Amino acid sequence: MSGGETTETFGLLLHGTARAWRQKLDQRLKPMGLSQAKWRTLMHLSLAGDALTQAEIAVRLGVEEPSVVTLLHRLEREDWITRSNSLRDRRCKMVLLGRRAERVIPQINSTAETLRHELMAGIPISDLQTCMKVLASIRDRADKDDRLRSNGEGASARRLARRNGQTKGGDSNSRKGAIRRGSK
Amino acid sequence: MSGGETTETFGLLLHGTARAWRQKLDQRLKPMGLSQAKWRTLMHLSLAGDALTQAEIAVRLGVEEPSVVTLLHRLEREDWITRSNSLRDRRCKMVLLGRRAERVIPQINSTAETLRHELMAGIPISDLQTCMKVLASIRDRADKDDRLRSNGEGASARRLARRNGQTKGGDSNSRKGAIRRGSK
DNA sequence: TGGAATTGGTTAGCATACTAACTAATTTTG
DNA sequence: CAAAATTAGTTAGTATGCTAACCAATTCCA
Repeated sequence: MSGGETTETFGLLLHGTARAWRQKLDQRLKPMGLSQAKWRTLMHLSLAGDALTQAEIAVRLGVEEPSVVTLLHRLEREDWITRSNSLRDRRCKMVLLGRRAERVIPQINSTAETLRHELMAGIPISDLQTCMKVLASIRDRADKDDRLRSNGEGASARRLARRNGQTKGGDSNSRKGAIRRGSK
Repeated sequence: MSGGETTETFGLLLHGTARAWRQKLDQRLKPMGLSQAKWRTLMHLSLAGDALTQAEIAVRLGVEEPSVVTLLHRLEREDWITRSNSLRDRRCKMVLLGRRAERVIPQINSTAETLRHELMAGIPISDLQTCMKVLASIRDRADKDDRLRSNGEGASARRLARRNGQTKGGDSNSRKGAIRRGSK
C-alpha cells in the first residue's frame, strides 16, 4: 500500500540477507565441524577469557536459556567445551573452553572475518554506517515491548512472571521475549 | 580482530535485527493463528492469484523444498490451504488458498504493514534506501557460490545435481532470494 | 528466621529450515 | 522408442530457537 516498494521489500531483504550470510558462514565453518551458533558461543567464551554461566552465555548470544542448554549440550558432546558446577552458587554451571576449541578459535575467527570482508568489500564505509544505524534503530524498536502493562496483571501474570521478571539491575531489562541483545 | 568495530558488529546487528523483526511479527500474528513463515506462504499464494506448485512456492519463499513440505503440511492441517494433484503433470501438487485464508489475508497484511511502518518510522527514506542497497549487495554476494567451477564436475556432481539444476526456462524469476544455494 | 520470590538450569514439545537419499513421473537423447 | 537425466515431492535425521512448566538453590524481607 502506501509504503510501496521500499517498505515491502525491506523485511524480505533483511531476512534474506541475514540468512544468506549465516549459510555462507556455516558452509565455510563446516569443514571445521562448526556452525555459526557454535562458533558464536565459543567466540564469546573466548572473549570472556573466563568461565561463563549458561545464563550469561544466553544473554551474550541473545537467545533464551533453553536454547543454550541444547547448544551447549552439542558443544560438550563434541568436546568443544566442558561444564562444571560452580562452587559459589550451586545453581550455576560454569562453562569452559576445551583444548580443542582453543586450538581452532583463531582459525575460526579468521574465517568469519574473511567472510565479512568479502561480503562488505567495496561498500562505502559511510553507507555501512548508515545501514548499521538503520538496523540498530529498527532492532531497538522491535525489541521494545509495546503494550506491556494494560495487562490486568492478575492471574495469568503469575506464571508469566517467572521468566520475565528479571528485575535484575532495576531497569526493565529482560522484557519479554527478549533477552535484550546487549543493546548496551 | 582487525576489522574492528564496524565489521565485527555488522553480522550481529544483521541477525539480531532480522530476528527481532520476525519475533515481533510472529507475536502479532499469533492471535490469528499464524507465524511469519505461514503468513509469507499465504501471502505469495494470494499474490499469485492462482494455484502454485510446491516448487514454485519454495522459490518464492526462498527456502528448500523439504522445508515447504512440512510448512504446507502444517498449513493444510490447520485448514489454511488445500493441495490437489495436478492434472497436467502428475508429479505436481497444486496448492490453493482455502476460504479461511482468504478471509484473513487482508487483516494479516495490514498487521505486517503496520509493523513495518512502526519499525521504520522516523528513519529518513534516503537512509533506508542506502541500507537496502547495502543489504542487497551483501546478500547477492553471499548468495553467489564462490568456488563453484574448479569442480571436477565428475562423480560428486551427480548427487548434487538433483536439487540444484533449476534450469527453469524463460521466466526464470530465479531471482535473488532464490534457492540457489547449492548452485552446482 | 522461615516462607515467598527470584534465579539458574532442565525437560518436553513444537516451529522452521537444511541436507541426504528415495520414489514417481516426465523429458531428453542416442 | 528405451535408457538416461531431470524434476516434483517426500521421508529421515539434524540443527536452531522458542514457550511452558518444573526443580533446586539462593535471596529477600516481614
